[in-house]
Amino acid sequence: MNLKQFAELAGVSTATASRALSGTGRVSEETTSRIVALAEKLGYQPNAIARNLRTQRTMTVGVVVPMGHDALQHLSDPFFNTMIGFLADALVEHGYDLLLSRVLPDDERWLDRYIGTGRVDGILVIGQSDQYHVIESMARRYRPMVVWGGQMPGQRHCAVGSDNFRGGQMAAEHLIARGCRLLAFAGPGLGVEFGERLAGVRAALAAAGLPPPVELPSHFEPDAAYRDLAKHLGALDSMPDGIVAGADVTAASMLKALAEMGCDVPSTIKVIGYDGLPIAGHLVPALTTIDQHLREGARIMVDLLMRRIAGEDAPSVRIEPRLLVRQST
Amino acid sequence: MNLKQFAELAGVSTATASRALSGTGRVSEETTSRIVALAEKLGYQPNAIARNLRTQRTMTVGVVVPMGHDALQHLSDPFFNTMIGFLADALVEHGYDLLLSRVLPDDERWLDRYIGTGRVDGILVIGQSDQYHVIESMARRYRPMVVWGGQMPGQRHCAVGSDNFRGGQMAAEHLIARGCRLLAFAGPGLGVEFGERLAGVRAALAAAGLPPPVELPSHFEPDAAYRDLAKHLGALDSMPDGIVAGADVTAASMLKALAEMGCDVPSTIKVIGYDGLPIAGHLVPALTTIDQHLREGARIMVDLLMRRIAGEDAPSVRIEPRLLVRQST
DNA sequence: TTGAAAGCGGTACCAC
DNA sequence: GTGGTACCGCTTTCAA
Repeated sequence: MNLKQFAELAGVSTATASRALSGTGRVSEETTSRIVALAEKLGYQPNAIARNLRTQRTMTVGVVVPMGHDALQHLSDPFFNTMIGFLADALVEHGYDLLLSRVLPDDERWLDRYIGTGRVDGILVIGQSDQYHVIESMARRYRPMVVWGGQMPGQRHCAVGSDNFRGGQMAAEHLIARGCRLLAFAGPGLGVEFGERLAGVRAALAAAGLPPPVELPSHFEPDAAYRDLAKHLGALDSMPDGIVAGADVTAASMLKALAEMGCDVPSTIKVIGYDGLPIAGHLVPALTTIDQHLREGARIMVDLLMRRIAGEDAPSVRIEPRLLVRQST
Repeated sequence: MNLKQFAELAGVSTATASRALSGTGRVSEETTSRIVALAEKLGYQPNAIARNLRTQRTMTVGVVVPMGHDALQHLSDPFFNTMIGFLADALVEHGYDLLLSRVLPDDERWLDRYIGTGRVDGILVIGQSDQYHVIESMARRYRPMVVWGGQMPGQRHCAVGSDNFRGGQMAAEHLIARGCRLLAFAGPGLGVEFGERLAGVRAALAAAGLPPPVELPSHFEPDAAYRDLAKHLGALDSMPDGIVAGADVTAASMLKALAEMGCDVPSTIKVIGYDGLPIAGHLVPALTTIDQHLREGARIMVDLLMRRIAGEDAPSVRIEPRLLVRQST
């Protein structure tokens, strides 16, 4: 049933029916309640697509995860999962739905292609990956976009994320304070964020007069990551006594690899993660980590996006990372 | 820019432009390539909303998670997360987008309200929760719907899920074979699935001539679950030597509670989970679990839904659960 | 092969 | 307060 038919049954014009149902405009109390009751009874609901077309609003926000084809990250990666869940929770509170798309950044225009079709009122991008420049150039033309990621000097796009350098620094400082003298950094090579974290680790070690960190490259894909780490660990000349993982997921693989090698955590070797995923507290030993406050971060992203959709000019927000000490250090 | 303006620039009618861009209908080679090239150059893309309205298709699938208000499950729950990720991966391969909504089943009509607005071509429901009858009655009128969950005798709606009774049975049998004599079942009280799993555990124990399982009620919310479990465990007269958790998430909380009580897993007490979340392999000790093959399940759900959207009548599929032995037993 | 025009199902302006 | 009607931007029949 469409509005025309419904209005006919109600004995009013489509205009009146529309106004009564959407609650906008001047319709008498009685007419309104009569029409609403009838709609309820008949199970009539206005078609959202038609409304979207007319109003030019979709009440939907796109969440896109740019996946560099090197990094085989699935949407099922725990970090994305968690983030998407938090974003959904926050968007729902604002009455928005979440359109989830995996986008393959095969050329420079993927973001244009995504936005151009007008299915969403705004977008949230999770992770800059290796698409920093694409996002940056999009930000020039497209306002309602908020990105989870770092802020570089002179950056144009609105980003929410922790101070990755500071976080890396905190992680290393904590391990040093716990008595570690030789650190390793385990993480995927790609991505601005990870580079910053590593730089923070370097800085802390230098400040303490200690040697630079051993780098253990790692995959995103859990099983591969685990194998990589085990292999690289085994090949080291001297075993580090502390490991900073670039992400909680990496730390989890690390814990597994260490357990199989018979290295006790934290007595023999200490491990600290990065992200603050809820699941990290469930690992045994519970993972010490740098908490990025993802739930709050998601809420902030959504708030900023709402303001940008409304036409305001919301600025980037930097989240202060926090050391969350648990049992793995 | 809209189609009319674009067509004007291209020097053709809107009809021709539309046909050339959508690849449907008869347009000469040259015209087509000329128009496509121009669109590329100008960055013109047809508006998806308008297309959806006209074609009555959205190329979007809704994923809804009915949340009984008793169970405070967030979309950020690891099980949902994981499932949503897998579904997204599968949908993307079919060219569909995923519209994520948290639905509060406050009355009997939530499903009608969701579907009635016509924003999606079909829906995937994750978990029957306590909404079995609502889903069942919807299935009578609405075909393109596939549900993750169990299959009861005489069930109308198309469901994909593991044989929960069999799974519970397998879990218990495994613990018994490992020498356990007093089992506990930890899980949220609600939900058909969990009841079935518990029944399976009961059956296995009875068949082995062992006493029925102690029941440890638990929350969905991780921290609360952990506290609950610790409390209930402490209050038991005699400690069980094996625990079947109704979900991997519950098992994770369990492992944590046990670690803090100083109970070694698996030597003192053995723990088996249910779901087969990828993250479960990262717990230490790595969690033995009943694998529901979620990734494959998601793929099957999507395949069935595609067939239903196409008008076919796809049947329910039961997934054979599999025992995945790791270190916690 | 191409173009003119009628919708898809609403919303919102304008007149009464 | 209510009704008539022009649009939102595209697809698709029908005619040329």
